[in-house]
Parts: sequence; structure tokens; C-alpha cells
Amino acid sequence: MSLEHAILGFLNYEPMSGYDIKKIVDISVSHFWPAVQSQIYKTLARMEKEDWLTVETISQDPRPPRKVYHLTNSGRQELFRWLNEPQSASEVRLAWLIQIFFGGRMEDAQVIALLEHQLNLQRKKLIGFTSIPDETKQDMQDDDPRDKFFWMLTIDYGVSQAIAQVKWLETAINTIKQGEYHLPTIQA
Amino acid sequence: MSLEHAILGFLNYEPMSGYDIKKIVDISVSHFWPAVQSQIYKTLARMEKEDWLTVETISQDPRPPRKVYHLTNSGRQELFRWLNEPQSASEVRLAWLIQIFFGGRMEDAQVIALLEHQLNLQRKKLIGFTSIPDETKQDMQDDDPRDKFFWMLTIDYGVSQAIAQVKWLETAINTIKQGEYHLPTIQA
DNA sequence: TAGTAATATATCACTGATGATATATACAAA
DNA sequence: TTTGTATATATCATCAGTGATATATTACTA
Repeated sequence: MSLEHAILGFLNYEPMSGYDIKKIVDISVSHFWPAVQSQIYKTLARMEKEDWLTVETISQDPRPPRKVYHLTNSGRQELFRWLNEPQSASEVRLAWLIQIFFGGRMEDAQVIALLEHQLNLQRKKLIGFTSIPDETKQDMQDDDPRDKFFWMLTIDYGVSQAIAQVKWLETAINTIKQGEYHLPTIQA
Repeated sequence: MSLEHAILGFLNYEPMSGYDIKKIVDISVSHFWPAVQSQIYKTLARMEKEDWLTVETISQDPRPPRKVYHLTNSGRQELFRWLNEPQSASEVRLAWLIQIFFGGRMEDAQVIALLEHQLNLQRKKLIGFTSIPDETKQDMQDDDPRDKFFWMLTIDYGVSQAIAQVKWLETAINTIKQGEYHLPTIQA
């Protein structure tokens, strides 16, 4: 239910339409909290019922009217209540790792192919991350430098996790290629 | 929909009841694909309808009968079809990172508290990971060494991701404490 | 002796998220 | 000229997953 709170956070910057929110979600938080359009619209409707938002309908005939959402005091309160609430463990679902888990029943070559596929995906992700700042430099010109700092911090998180994953994938591939079925050394 | 395929994988080891599957999921794949009991039972029922499984009902009156599920040829085919299918990007949803994203609208102390909370969670996770092999050593005695190798590989993945996260959290906390709002250096 | 953990399954309301479809206009590029 | 993209919203079937509740016995333990 954190999409609600992400939306509260964005509307705390400035009033926006569902369309605006979809765009900003895509370029900012989507790498750790994706949201499709239908989910955003449904959530906005629910939030309005909860009196966290008010709608300002700006008709622009004959185009569909812009429904610009504004944060209410109640909504702002809910945002800051939630920002103080420690969140429990992060949710992760890795279908590809289920495949690796059952790698014992596959040929080496097949497992390696799956790992190399993930390696490609992670490398592409890394390229995507490093290109985000350039793409959005224009939009971020007038942003608060403190807001910008935390934005960049979340990108840095994605980068560091992707790098760790690339390294793990490379090691795993090499271990299998060398035919060394020693248990990987676990050290914290 | 990968719970289905995880179940196919486990039943490929040997026939099991829903109860057995719940137990083995908890100690093996739950750190990257958690499943509650109701979800497992619902999925088993669906899989039986799809003819991927057959049920052998072993009555043990007056206790509820054990419904032992067996993989069919069709189910085994589906398992190996899926094991060959490259999976797309991994799903991640990190509510706490949404909070950090909006850290610009919080006091430093508050953001640091949130980061330290995550640091604790990750450190506990690491301790949990390193203790898994001891806990399950008995159960794994008679396991295939190749199966065991890939099991340990997935644990190693969790460990490496957790270590990377701990390092990132420590760095982020220090950066904020030093009041240095320089953008973190992104380097791939 | 009372409590609780383990064994084993069944079912249901709910919700977050997905994916598809629909409508309608303006404008730029091929 | 047609195709695609951007603007902007609406709705719906479907599903995976959660959480709660229910039943019923055995066996251990405080």
C-alpha cells in the first residue's frame, strides 16, 4: 500500500494529475516501486474518498478534463505519519533464482545460460541507471537540492545492488564453468 | 506465478503433501519467494486441475488424511519447459526506499533512524542466512550434492545482496551525518 | 493437569497489481 | 497521408498473495 504514500509525497511537491504522477513515478521510484496507470487512477480515487486529496477539474474542451489532485491537511498528516513509521523487510520475488535453485536438475550449460541472461539484464539496468541523471537534468533544474540529493541516493542504491548482483553472477558462472561444486564460502 | 514452478520442482524430488511443501519452501526458497499456507493449497488445487499433479489420499483416521501430490508426466514437462525459459527482470518492492526518496522533507535525524532500522533488519537477515546451513544440515544429509550446491548458491546470493545493502546503508548514514549533500558518485 | 506445539487440511473475504480495452484530440515525422 | 506519440482519463476481468478462521488429534512439557 505504499503507492498511496508515494503519491502523497509527490503531491506534497505540487498538485498533479494522474497523468503527471504516472510520468514522475516512472522516472523516479519505479525501479523500486513500479506502478501501472490503472493502479495509479484506482489509488487516486480511493485516496480522494479517504479525504487525503481534493480534485480540481480543469476542463479543456474537447479534450478530457485535467483532474488535478491537491493534498489536504489530512493527507499531509498521513504522509508524515507514514514517513515516521519504520518499514518491515523489503519484498523481493526472484523467479530466476527459483530456476537456479533447481539447477541441480539441469545441464551446466543451461544454468549458465540462465545466469548469463540475468547478467545481461543487470548490465542493461546499470547503463539505464547511469543515464537517468542526464535524461532528467532539465526537469530537475529547479528542484530543491536536498530533494535531489535523496533522489540520487535512491539511484545509488539501485546501482550498488546491481553491481553486487553482477559480481555474484560472474562468480557463479565461473564456479560452474570450472566444475567446482564446492559450496560457496559464506562470510558476513 | 512461479510458486507453481517451485512446487513442480519440489515434487520432482519426491511426492509430498501441502504441509511438506510449506515446510520445505520456508527453509529453502522463502527468502526470494515466500508463500503462505493458503496460497500453497490453492495453487496445488489449481495444478491438479491442470493435470500437472495427481493426488494420493492416505487416510490416517481420525486425523485429516494426508493428500500426497505426485508429479505427472505433463507436470514434469511443464517444469523443464519453464526451467528453459529466461525470466525477465526481478520484482522488487521497497517501501522503505520510498521513505528515503522523500527524505528531503524530513529532518536528518529521522532519515538516519529509518536507515538504521533497515541496517538492523539486514544484519539480522545476515545472521539468519549464516545459520541456515546448521539448522538444515540434518535434513540435507541424504540430498544430492549437486542439488545442495545450487541450494547453497541461492543462499550465497542472499548473503551477497544483504552485504551490499549493509555497506550502502552505512555509507548513506555517514554521508548524511557529515552534512555533505554531495551527490553520491555513481560508477559502474 | 492444563497448555501448547506439531500434524494436516479447508475455505473465504479482501486487496494490490496486471493487462487490456476504450475514447478523443493535437501535432510531428516519415 | 498515414503512422506514431503525447495528452488525459475510465473501466473491468483476472489473479497472486495475504490473513483470518476453522477443524481435530497426538504428544510433549511446564
